[in-house]
Parts: sequence; structure tokens; C-alpha cells
Amino acid sequence: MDKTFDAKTAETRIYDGWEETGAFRAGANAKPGAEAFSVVIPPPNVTGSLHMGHAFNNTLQDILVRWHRMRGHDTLWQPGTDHAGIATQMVTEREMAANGEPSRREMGRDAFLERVWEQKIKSRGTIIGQLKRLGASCDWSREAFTMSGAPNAPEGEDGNFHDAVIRVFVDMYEKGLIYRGKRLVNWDPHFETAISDLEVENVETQGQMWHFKYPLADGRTYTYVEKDEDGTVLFEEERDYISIATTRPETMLGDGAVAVHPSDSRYAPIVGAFCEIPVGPKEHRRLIPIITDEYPDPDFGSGAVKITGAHDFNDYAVAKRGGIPCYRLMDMGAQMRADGAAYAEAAETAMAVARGETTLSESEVDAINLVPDDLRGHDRFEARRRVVEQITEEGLAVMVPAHDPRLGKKAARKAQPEEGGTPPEEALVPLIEEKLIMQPFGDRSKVVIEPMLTDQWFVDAEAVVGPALEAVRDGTVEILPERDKKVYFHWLENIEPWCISRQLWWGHQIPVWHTPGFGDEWRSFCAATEEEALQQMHATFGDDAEFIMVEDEAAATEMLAGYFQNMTDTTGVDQRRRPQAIPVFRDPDVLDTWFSSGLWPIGTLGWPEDTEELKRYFPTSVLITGFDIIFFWVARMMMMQYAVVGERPFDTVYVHALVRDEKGKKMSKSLGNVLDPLDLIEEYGADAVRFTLAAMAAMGRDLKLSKDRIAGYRNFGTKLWNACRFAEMNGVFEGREASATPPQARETVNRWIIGETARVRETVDEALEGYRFNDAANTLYSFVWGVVCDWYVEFSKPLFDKDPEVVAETRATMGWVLDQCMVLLHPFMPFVTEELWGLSAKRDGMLVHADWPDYRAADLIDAEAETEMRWVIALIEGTRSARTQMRVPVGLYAPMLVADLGEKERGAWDRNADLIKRLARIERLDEVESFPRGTVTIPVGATSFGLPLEGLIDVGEEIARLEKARGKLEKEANGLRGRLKNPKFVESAPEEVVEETQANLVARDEDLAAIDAALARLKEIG
RNA sequence: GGGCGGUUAGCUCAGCUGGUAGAGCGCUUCGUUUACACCGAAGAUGUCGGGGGUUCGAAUCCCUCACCGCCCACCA
Repeated sequence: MDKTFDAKTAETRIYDGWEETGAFRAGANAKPGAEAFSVVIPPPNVTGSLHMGHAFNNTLQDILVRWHRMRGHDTLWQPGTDHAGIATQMVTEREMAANGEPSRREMGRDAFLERVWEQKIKSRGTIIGQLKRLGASCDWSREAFTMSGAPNAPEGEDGNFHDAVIRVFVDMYEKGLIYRGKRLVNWDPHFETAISDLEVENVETQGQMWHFKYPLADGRTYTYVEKDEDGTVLFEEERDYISIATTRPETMLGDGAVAVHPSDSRYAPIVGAFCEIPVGPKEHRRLIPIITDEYPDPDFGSGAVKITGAHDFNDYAVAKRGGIPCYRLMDMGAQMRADGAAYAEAAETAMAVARGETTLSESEVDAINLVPDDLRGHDRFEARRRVVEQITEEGLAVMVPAHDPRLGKKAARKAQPEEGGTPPEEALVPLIEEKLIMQPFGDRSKVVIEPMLTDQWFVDAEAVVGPALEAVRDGTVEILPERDKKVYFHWLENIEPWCISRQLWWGHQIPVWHTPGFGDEWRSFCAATEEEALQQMHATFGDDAEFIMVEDEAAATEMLAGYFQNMTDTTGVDQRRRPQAIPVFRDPDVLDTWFSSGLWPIGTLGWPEDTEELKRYFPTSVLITGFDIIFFWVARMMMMQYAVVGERPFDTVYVHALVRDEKGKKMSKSLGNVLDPLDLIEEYGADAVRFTLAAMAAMGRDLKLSKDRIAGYRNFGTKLWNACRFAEMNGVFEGREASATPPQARETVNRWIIGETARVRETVDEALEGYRFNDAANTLYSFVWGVVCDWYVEFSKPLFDKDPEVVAETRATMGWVLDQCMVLLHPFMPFVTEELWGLSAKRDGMLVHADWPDYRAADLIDAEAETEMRWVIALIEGTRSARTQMRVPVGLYAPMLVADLGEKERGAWDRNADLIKRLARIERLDEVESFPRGTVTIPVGATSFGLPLEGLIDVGEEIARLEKARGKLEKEANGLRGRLKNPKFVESAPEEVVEETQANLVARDEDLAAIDAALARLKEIG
């Protein structure tokens, strides 16, 4: 054997070996009739690459999976990747741009999809390969993909995940759980798609709040009165305007009303009146009503709120309640709209609506573009600048003295007087408050999200959330750690409709076909296939109806232009003449990625087919996932599995925390503090990385990763390696018949280590049962290093020089103990252990399929051996400590004295003399009446050993040493004595605790007596 | 504004249902002992964030304050 394990070359070889033998196949190594254990991998993005979070997540899964597999359970670790709509489309488009390929729009939808599939196939191997490097023991023959079997999927991408998704959509649609509607949604202007609430990151940003005057219509005035709580008038003035604050002046153009709280007496006189939006061409100023609504907070700002239903979620709610029209101001790229009629005409129409002269349908309102001609086509931020400028120029900004505390520094600076101007205190400046505002950003695009009024598809989440909540409440599904349950509940109890449509191309296209309905709305048919949709259309429009598939809504509209013109003077719906062929187009939107990954547990097991795997492995056993996707994924899987198959997706959810850098910062590319797991694997080996992650995985706590730590655990692997190397050199592995059952041993040392091993096996199992990965890892670490290597290997050395019988027994024991180390460590460090397994005996199979032990500590612990070995260790440690402090040369074998050797101790000494002498560097043991001058005393239990070091020791040094030890002992003894003297303690503490305390006190007193005797002797000399 | 975590040795963290403060790294000294220098031996280091309370006994339970972090939230 080499001195170290060469992870670099061995790991791939070993992994290939596992794969070739099908070691990870579902059910591999299962005992007949074994219970099932199944885990679905949180599917990484197909174009992604492995980051620390993945490494952590998959290490934990692999530990559990390997552990169960070795225990003979019917184990499946289901792997796969996610098509990751936005991310993948983004990655592909970026690469296309870099390659100078035509853009997505230039190539068209079909060609683009083909291109993304190429990208998918190309990059899939990256993350899969990385997972393999980590050692993940997934059943790769079952690798799934969330878009497998999609209609445009190329050869080799078959599978039926797409069928499952479509089937669920259709089913939920038919049950009324999915609906379409024009709603205000979070719009990502970069990707030009709607996103869900969860994909919005609210970030505190420095912003400004402007205050503007909305003049009252027709020169109307009112007395504005501010009172305090007691009704005392604080301020009173005659006003011809209402003051409005806004952080988004550009949206004023779309205002539909001004709202005040119904109880707000300041504005009571003008409720119902009209005011003017102070922007846009003077001659076409729009008037909007002043309405009441519960929403405005009278204590905030002026208490009056402008209502822009199409660009603000609160305003939208107010608008809905008050029947206020929502005027959309921006296009899909969040530029100010440039479509439709000129401003004059649009404003006129809007005025008519405001006056109540006409009512328009939603889409008619949407068609109105209220952006003044000079602002059309501008970016929203540019439009804001201009709007502010125009209003301020017109004198309609609220002005305040330059010293107003609400003003930011900028405004104050502006107020510096020009030559001969007004002194600063009296100068009036526009009221622009600098303040922190929560600004929404797209989590992928990092662009400011715009609330946008669009047609979208929604899941009625509230209708399906019930069982998902109930299951966790009643314990059907366990979420660990406890605290994450609360997070889960909080979100689900306040669930909002889930916007599932995305205006992307890469994804599951919504299985809905639209035809012209009646009026200007489209009529929709939802079906799994186009044929089925057509059947439905025939059923509706008549068997003789003729349909023609067209590209999109625009094409259909064009076809129908003539038709609708003909219809304008027709009244009754049924009398309408149909066009020759009715245009039909498929809904262009695709589904939110999480809609499909929400089906991951059943989808990967073959649903909607009634497969054997579903029967065996569903519901899955445990889901291991990061806290950041509890809402995105865990909650959705819960809702959807219950909605679709009426069953929980998993029994337990183990939520783990984030991997941070060594300073506790979240790893991010922009901070440059990312540790790439692949680099670390390259440098330290996969086992070290895995063990580090496991050892640091205290439940629910973030873990901070440093290279030092990984190096430490790499060394741990080497340590085990070298213990085996030692064994090999001592013939342990020679012609060996490895056995899983512990050998019968006579030597104390061997009996002791067998018991210790059994104890560790129990602790590890208990820890893993409780998902306490760190406890399991640390237990193994301290056992292998601190017990097996530090003591057992050392103890064995003299045994290998004894008679053949002892040598044989020791070889058998050491072989067994090392085997157990390999077995128990295998889930954590699969590579080194597998390698050692192969090197240490001729075996029937690989370690990956070895039997996990079930021996019990109670059966294997030999209490006498344990007591004896503890005594031996204490003696050796005490001697070594004394020697070092007395500066006894390391190489010197010193004689040892003992004065009062008891019966038991004599036996212990006799049985272990060889190894004590060797490890404590003792020449011989002499029994004496009393210690001579200059003897260093080593108390071990009731016995005092001594090192006669006359002339060698520094008396002062030894007195200091003993007094230090004495001080510590005395402090402890006094503490114990104090407790025992307290009658309340003796009364109320449990009996064992009292007994233990007494025993401890006796032990301390014995040691103290020995030390006192030694001190007395030394002082004689001194 | 709500909620949840954290504060223990120089650093990073363990300490489950209250019963003599622990680990790893780092540090100091020593070491060519026939597995291992990715090693061995021996050490040093803590008013367990502050303040109250419950208890015979609190790092551990309760209250409160401070600071740090995270999540959620519609204050224009």
C-alpha cells in the first residue's frame, strides 16, 4: 500500500466500478421483502453546474441512501434535471449572442426550441458528471427530465414527464382549479414575462418621494384644516388643490382617481369632486374623481393617494373596489407605450369614462394609451424625470422651505441662493423626500419589476392548499427542523393565486387552443392534444364547422377583421355568421417551471402510467432540500401531489441551511467568494469534501466552510488509510477470510475494542435516524482517530510479538474492527472506504453492498475489559504527562514504582504490562514500601505510581505541577462536597445523581490524598 | 411593520429532554518510537452577549435589553 490514498485517480475508477455492476440500481442489495426507501433528488437546472449548495444537499442524500442500501432496504435514489424555463432560455440566448447566432425572435419559436434542446443535451452532462464526482449513488438508468417527451423533444429525449404535466393541467382546468384572467402581475421587463410573487426580490433602495398638487377642477376651493387628537385646529388654509405624494411620478399618467380615507375630515368637503392630473398637454388635462377607500392611511403623507390601477398592486385593489379604470402605460419592455390613438383622442375617451358617459370593457380600457405624445417610447425612468420636470416647471410641485427636515441633502443643496437671491432659510424648494423604499427586482434578471395588467393563467392555490396544510399539522408529513414548519404554515395559510403562465418559449406550452368567441373575447378549449381540442370545438360550433390552425392571435385577428366588421350591426349572438374557416391558435404561453417540478415525485416514477415503481416507491421516504425552496418547491409538491393523486409526496422533509464562506457571507459570484466544490474535490478528494459537509451539518444552522476544515478531514481519510496500512504490514489481511461477525477474543484489548465498536455503531445509527449527520460524522471521527488509531493500534503492537494464538486473535480482531470502520464510514467517505475494502481482503462483493451491522453494544461490551482499559489509558496518560512536565527525555525508559498495588490493579498491570511499558516508556515496575525522595507521583484511581527521578527532576517544578493539579482537584471536590452538604440537593436531586456525586467526591479525595503525600515528600527534600 | 434564528476558547462551531464547560483549526513546547509529519506526545486559552427570574443546581427553562443575520409584508 502507498502512504496515502490517491483520490484523484482512484475516485473515477471506483465510481465506474459501482456503475458497471449496477450498484445504484433501484432495489440493488435489497433483502427479500425489505421495506422501501426512496428519495427524489431536487432536480438541478439542466444547464447549471454544481455549487456548494448542491454538494451539501446531495452529500446528505447520498449518506442516507447508501446507509439504507447497505441495510438491505429496497432503495431508490431518483435523479434527474429540471428544464428551468427562464434560466435555460437565458443561458441559451446568451450563448447564441456570444456565437453571433440569430436571435430567438429572428429564428422563430420552433427553431429556437430546437436550439435549446441542443443546449440541454450539451450541458446536461456537466452537472450529472459533477454529481458523480461527488459520489452520488443515484440510479442513473432512471434519469428523468422535467420536459421529457415534450412534442418538440428530439430523439432520445423520450419519457413521459410532459404527459404528466399536461394531464395535470387539463385535469385541474376541468375542475376549475386553473383559470385565466387579466390580472395585475409581476412583470419582468427584461425577459418580458410574468413571474410569480416568489420570483420577486424586494430590495431596500434609496429612492425619492415627490409631492405634487392636483388642482381641483373648475377652480373649486376648500378649507383645508388639520386638527390634533383633541380637535384643536393646528393649521388651516384655503386650497385649490389636493396634495399627493408618489415615488413613481411617471405612473401619474395612468391615474384613475385620487383616494382618501372615508374618515379623513380634511378632504371630506371635496370627496366626489374632480381634480386634474398635473401633467400632459395643458389643453387635454384629464380630470379624475376624488373617492374614498379604506386603503389610504390618513397619517401618512398627505393622506391622499393617487390610484394607478394598472401599475400598483394596492391601487389595483382600490380600483377594483371603486370601479376605477386601470390604464396601462407601458409596453412589455416597460417603455412608455407608443401604440394606439394619439394622446388627445385617448385623453378624451378617458374623460368620457371618468364622467360616466361611457363604460368600456377591460380590453377597451387596455387599448387606451394615455402617455402624452412627447413621452411615448421613452424608458420609464426617463419618463419619470421628464414628468417631474414638467410639473415642477408648471409650479405644481409642493414647495417647502429649504430647512424642512423631510428634505434630503440634494434638495437642500439646490436651495443655495444665487447671487442676491433669497437667503436659504426662506428659499422654497420642491418637496422631494429622500427615503428608502422597497423596490421589487426580478430574481433572475435583476431588473426592476413592473406591475403589469396582462392576461395570465392562475392556479387557485387556496382551493388546493387544504390537504397540504393538514398533512403537516397532523404529522402525516414531518418537516424538520421544527422551525421550518412555521415558515411553511405561514406561507400556505396566506396563499395567493399562483400565476403559472410565462411568456417564454422554453417550457411546457399551455394545452389550450383559442378561437374567436363572441364579442371581443376569445373562447378557449383545454385538452391534452390538438385533436381533442378540435373535437371540443366541433361539439361547440357544430360538426360542419371548419377550423384552421394559425400561428398566433395576431394572425387570427387579421383573419377575422372582415368578419367582425360585418358583424357590427348584428345584435343577437346566435345570428352571427361564421367565417368560412374559424381560425384557431394555441395559447403561446408556457408553464412556470415549478408547475412541472411540483410533479417531480410522481412524474419521475412514471405517472400517469400505473407503474411498478409508483407502487413500490411512492410516497417517497424523505426529501432533502434547502430552505430557500420551501415555498417554490416543497409547498407546491405538497399541494400538487394531493391535488393529483390525493397522497403525500414524501414522509419527511429535511430542510438544510445555506453553505456560506468562512466569514459567514453567502457565497455569490459577484462577491467572488464562491468555493467551487469541483475545485475542492480536485484538491482534497470527494471524501474530504463530503465528510466536511456532513460534519458541519448541524440541523438548521448555516455552515461556514473553510479549506482548513476540509484539509483536516482529508487527513482523517489518510489516517484511516494508514491504520489499514499498519494492519497490512502486520499480516492482518493476509489470506484473510473476512467475517461480519465479531471474533471471539480473549485478550482484554481485543474484547475492549469490540465493545467500543458496537457502541459506535449504535450511536451512528441513532444519529442518522434523527438526521443528525454531524453527530454521526463526529462520532466516527473520534472513534477512528481517537480510539482505534490512538489506542487500539498502539495496544496491538506488543500483541503482534506474542505467541501465534494471540497474534491470530489480534489479527482477526483488527481486521474486523477496520472492516467496521470502513462499513460505518462508507456512507460518508465512499471512495477511500471502498478502496480499502478491496485491498483488505478477498471479498464477495463491493463495500457499497456490504451488510450494515446490527450488533448491539449491550451484547458486545465487556465491562471488565472496559474498566481495565480505561485504567491503563489513565496510567499511560498520567505517566506521559508527568514525564513531559519533568522534562524526562523522550527516549529514556524509566523505572516505575508502586507502593500500594491492589489485587485488581495488579492483575491489570500484569495483563497489560507490555503495552504500558511501551507506551509510557517504562523500564520495569518495582513494588516498594514507600517512594524515595525525588519521586514523581502519578495517581491512577486509588493507586499511586511513581517515577523515581532523583537528580533528574526539578523539585520546584514538581511541586508546582502537583499544586496545580491539587488546586483543580480541590476546587472540584469542594464543589461536590458543597452540593452534598446541601440537604435540599440530597432531597430533591435524583438518586443516581446523588450517588454519582458521592462517587466523584471519593475519587477526588483519593487523588488529593496521593498528591498531598507526594507534596509532603517533596517538601522534605526542599 | 411582523416572524424566526444567532451571540460559548484567537477562529469556526458542538453542547438533545437543566446535574462537574467540548471539538476542529490555530497557538506553545517537545519528538528521525518499525501505520501515518496529511504524524505523535504534552500543554495554554472561556465572568457560556448584558440584566433579572424559576430551581438544591441554569450555557441549557422563563422574562427583558443590546447587537448581528435571515425570511415575510401593499404604506403612496
